[in-house]
Amino acid sequence: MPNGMYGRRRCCEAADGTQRQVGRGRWALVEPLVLAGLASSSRHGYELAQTIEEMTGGLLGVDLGGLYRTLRRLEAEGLVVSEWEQADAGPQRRRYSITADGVAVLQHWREHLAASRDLFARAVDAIDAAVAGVCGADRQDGRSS
Amino acid sequence: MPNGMYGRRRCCEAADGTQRQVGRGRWALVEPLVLAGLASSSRHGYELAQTIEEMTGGLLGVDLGGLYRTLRRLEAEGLVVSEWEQADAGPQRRRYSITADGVAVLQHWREHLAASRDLFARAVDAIDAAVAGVCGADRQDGRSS
DNA sequence: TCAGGTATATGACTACATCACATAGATGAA
DNA sequence: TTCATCTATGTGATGTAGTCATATACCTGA
Repeated sequence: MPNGMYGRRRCCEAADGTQRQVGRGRWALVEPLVLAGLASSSRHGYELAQTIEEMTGGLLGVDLGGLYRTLRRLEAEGLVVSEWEQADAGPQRRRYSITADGVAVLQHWREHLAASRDLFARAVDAIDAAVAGVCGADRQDGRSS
Repeated sequence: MPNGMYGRRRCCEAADGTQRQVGRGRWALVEPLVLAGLASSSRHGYELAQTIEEMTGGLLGVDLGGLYRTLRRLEAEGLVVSEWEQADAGPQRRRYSITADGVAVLQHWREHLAASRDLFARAVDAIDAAVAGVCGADRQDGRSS
């Protein structure tokens, strides 16, 4: 289990070892999607942004500035490696590849994201139940009973 | 549509009016769950924390400090109202109720959370597909092809 | 008396993302 | 030839949400 293995707390890891609280980096989608995009093939950043959009069915647009920052952080942590492409034409491009450590972290992220998906599903259901109760009640003054 | 109606950007509202980027408050679970908890009944903060845990099937533990801050912010925005309970015994308790504006925002949150749930589901599927490709490949050196 | 549960609250901090902006090469149109 | 646009990488300032530590105070029971 990669908890604590890569220099900082990641996704589900809380200070007391529990995994019940969220936030503080536990919602991150860009990091796991970067790793997933690089798991299928090495890519440069700009291409990776398009890959992520495709992976999410166009639901998620990635900020390029944040993406490049994430890539350099992941490289500092050893989860990806990069090299400048030698090209005779076009702007300089840095090509990123995932490492074995990156794959391990990605698989850990996968479990966390599935848990997040379930958590959001439960939240939606809870709201549906609560709003159904409100709509069934008799209220005109903008306050619940 | 409550976009921009309540003094600040909320969930899916981006600067350019698009809804494709996430983060910056767009993952929030505590705010909608607070509103959902108050939609079914007026409660005080401590009780609300337990309600939220129950609503999420124990998956989400709420930080009380953050919860009280959220409640006072929502009150400043007019989405909830509160009053001190007059009790002859026990610690002082502030009882919160949701307003009509709060219900409107909650219903907006519901759609956003459903979209987030779908987005996380897509991310999980994308990771599964990417990792399957990696595991099928022939690698020993810790780098993908 | 003292631990532990109930109840509210503030301060310092972190993670993640947004937005604006800078740089630079390539391409194609007016 | 200038100008817009796309490709490509990057920095700086800012904001939101949540974490963690800590403080106060009341109450119950051992």
